[in-house]
Amino acid sequence: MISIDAVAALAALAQETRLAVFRLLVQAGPSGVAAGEISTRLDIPANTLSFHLKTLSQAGLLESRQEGRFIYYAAAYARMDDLIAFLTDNCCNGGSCLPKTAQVATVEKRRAGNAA
Amino acid sequence: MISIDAVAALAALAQETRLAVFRLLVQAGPSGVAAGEISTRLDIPANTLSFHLKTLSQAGLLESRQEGRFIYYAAAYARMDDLIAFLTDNCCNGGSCLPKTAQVATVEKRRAGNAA
DNA sequence: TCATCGTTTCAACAATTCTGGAAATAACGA
DNA sequence: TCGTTATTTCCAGAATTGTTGAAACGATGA
Repeated sequence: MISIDAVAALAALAQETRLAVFRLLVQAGPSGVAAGEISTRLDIPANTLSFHLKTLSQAGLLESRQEGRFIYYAAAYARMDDLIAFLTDNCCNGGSCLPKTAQVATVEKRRAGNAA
Repeated sequence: MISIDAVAALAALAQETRLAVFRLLVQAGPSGVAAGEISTRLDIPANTLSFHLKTLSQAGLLESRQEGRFIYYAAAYARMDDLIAFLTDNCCNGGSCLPKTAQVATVEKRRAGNAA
C-alpha cells in the first residue's frame, strides 16, 4: 500500500457514519449485509448511506455483490490489513516496542492465516 | 476507545502530511524527534508542521516533551493500538476470518508484550 | 539586556465535505 | 404493462479543512 491509498482509506474511515458502517460490516463477516439493511440497522437515509458506501468502496474498504434487487456490501479485510500494516510499518525502526504488531501487521503473514 | 475518539484519530491520520509525520515518528521510536528536525526531514514549513502536530496531539496520537528549546514528539503507541483494536473489534462476529488480527488487536494483549 | 533560534498563534482564503430532498434507475411480482 | 421495492445520482447549501505570511512567544547564550 502506498501513502496516497492509505490517506484515502483513512479519510473514508474518518467519519462517524462511515466508521459505523465499516465496523458493522467488519463484524458481520465476509457474506456482507444488504444496503437496505445497513440503512435500517444504523438509521441512515438511503441516499446518504449510498454516498458513504461509495466513498468506502472507492477507498477499497468494501466489496459488493449484486443479488437480485439487493446489493450486499462486505468489509475488504485484506485492505484493512494493508492499512494496519502501513501504519505500523517498521515500528521503532524494527525494534521491540511493539513486537506483536510488527510481527503480525504485515500483509503476507496475516494472509497466511486468514480465510477471508 | 469510543467511536468519536476513533474518528478524531482517523481524521488526524487522513492527511498526507500528518500521515507522513506520524509514520516518521512511529519508526523513530519512543524517544521521539524534535519539531525542527521533522520540519527539515519532511520539508514542511514550521508553522504548517506546528498546525499538524497540534492536530495529531489533540487526537491523542502524539506525546511531547520539552528539552531546552526543543520539543520532542513521539508516537503514542498505546493509542495506535487502541485504534487498531477498535477497527478490528469483534471481527467476523468473533469468527476465524482474521484469527491473528482478532487475537492480537486487543489493547490488553498488545500491551502485555509492549515496552512502549 | 540583547539578538537569535525553535516553535506556536493569528488571520484569511481556496478547496473540500456532509447532508438530505427530489428524481432516476433497475429488478421483481402481478 | 404496471406498481412496488432497492439503490443510486443529481443538486445546492452549510460547515470544515489545509495552507501560509506575519507576528508573537519562550528559551538560550553572550
